[in-house]
Amino acid sequence: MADTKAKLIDGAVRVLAAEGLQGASARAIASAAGVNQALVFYHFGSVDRLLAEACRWATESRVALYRERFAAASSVADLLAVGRELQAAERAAGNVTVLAQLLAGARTDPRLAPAVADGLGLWIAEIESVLTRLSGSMPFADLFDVPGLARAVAAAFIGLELYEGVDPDGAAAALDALERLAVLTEVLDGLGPVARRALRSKIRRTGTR
Amino acid sequence: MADTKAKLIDGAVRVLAAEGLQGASARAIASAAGVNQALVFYHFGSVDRLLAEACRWATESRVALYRERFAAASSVADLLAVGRELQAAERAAGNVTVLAQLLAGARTDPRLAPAVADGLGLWIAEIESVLTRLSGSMPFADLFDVPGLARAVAAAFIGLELYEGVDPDGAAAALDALERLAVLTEVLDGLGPVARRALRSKIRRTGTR
DNA sequence: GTCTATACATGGATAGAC
DNA sequence: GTCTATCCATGTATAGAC
Repeated sequence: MADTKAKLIDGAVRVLAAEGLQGASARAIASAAGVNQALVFYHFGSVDRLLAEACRWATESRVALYRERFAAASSVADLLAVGRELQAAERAAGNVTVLAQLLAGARTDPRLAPAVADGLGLWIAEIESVLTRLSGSMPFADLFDVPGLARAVAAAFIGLELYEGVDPDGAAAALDALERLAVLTEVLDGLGPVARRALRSKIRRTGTR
Repeated sequence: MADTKAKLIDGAVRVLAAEGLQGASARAIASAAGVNQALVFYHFGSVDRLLAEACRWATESRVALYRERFAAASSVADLLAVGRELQAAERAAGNVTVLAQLLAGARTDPRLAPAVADGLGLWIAEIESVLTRLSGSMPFADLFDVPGLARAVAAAFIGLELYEGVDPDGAAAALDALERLAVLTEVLDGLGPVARRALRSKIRRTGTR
């Protein structure tokens, strides 16, 4: 990739993380990239399109970075631990913040929407493959609609990231609570055959609605 | 409340819902409210402060509207049903969207942050009281850190609202998946004494980490 | 490809008449 | 309290020299 284009994309990511969508002007981005403002339009045509590119790039590089960690997760607790690690790392690097900011902007900017949807899709695909693996070895797999859950997890994570911006302590408490709740899956996982049979019949009686 | 102030707050809410934070300029808001642009500054001093007021108002009126429905929920499935109903209603009225937009903006606008935190706090308090009630009648209440879970639920809901903007079908699938998962709590709730004892000892063995 | 300069629009905010 | 008019900063985007 051309040097200047890369610098601009990197600058866009950094500005989005630091100043949000509001501060992501062509001038601010070019300044962060250390290049001339006019080059934004020469290389990308508009600020929108630069932001869309930045979204794709930031997401791809970040997902790739965490792919092996996701692959190593062997329980829901592991998955939450990766999530926590990811969140801590992103507090500094802020690439999830980029996605959150663009997600909020995409609602009113149709040019941004497809790029953001793609970016989120990468995370969702990753989570989906972990959940598929995990639910395969679980006793009550029919309770888990993996594609839907993956979307719920991704959306929740974005929401938590935004929430952290206004209440860091609250966000930490939320993650703690989820981790504690995750013990439940381990419990179900390690259940003896008798209790398991009782649960299963109860599920059948309750139905899936 | 003075007529013009009310009109401006209402205009701000409508513009935020329709055009997002990006489109929420003094001129756009005043136009939506049918009043003169200069009145934004006369009554509120700045656009920021008007948005903060709008956040408080939109949240308070909306939370009040749903208070009785929350109070009527007697299971996790009920709570999710209220959430689904709320989401459908907000697709039209868009007051949760307002909160989501302002949450994204609050990251870089310190004047907005406290108002948004307060607004979210109202929802969290409501969810917290439902969860307290529900977990009281549940067999494994010690797995539920109610304040943390309430924050997680609120943040997740905001995330879903934003996600819906770029992928409505995906958001619907996510809600479906959560509803299906909620069957698990009903199952636990209606467990016989033998299975319950087995689960409880398993929890003790697994620990709360 | 990159720079300077600039046209042009939008938005925050204020002054001053009514 | 409300209006018109206006100032000034910022932002998008382009033209044209290098």
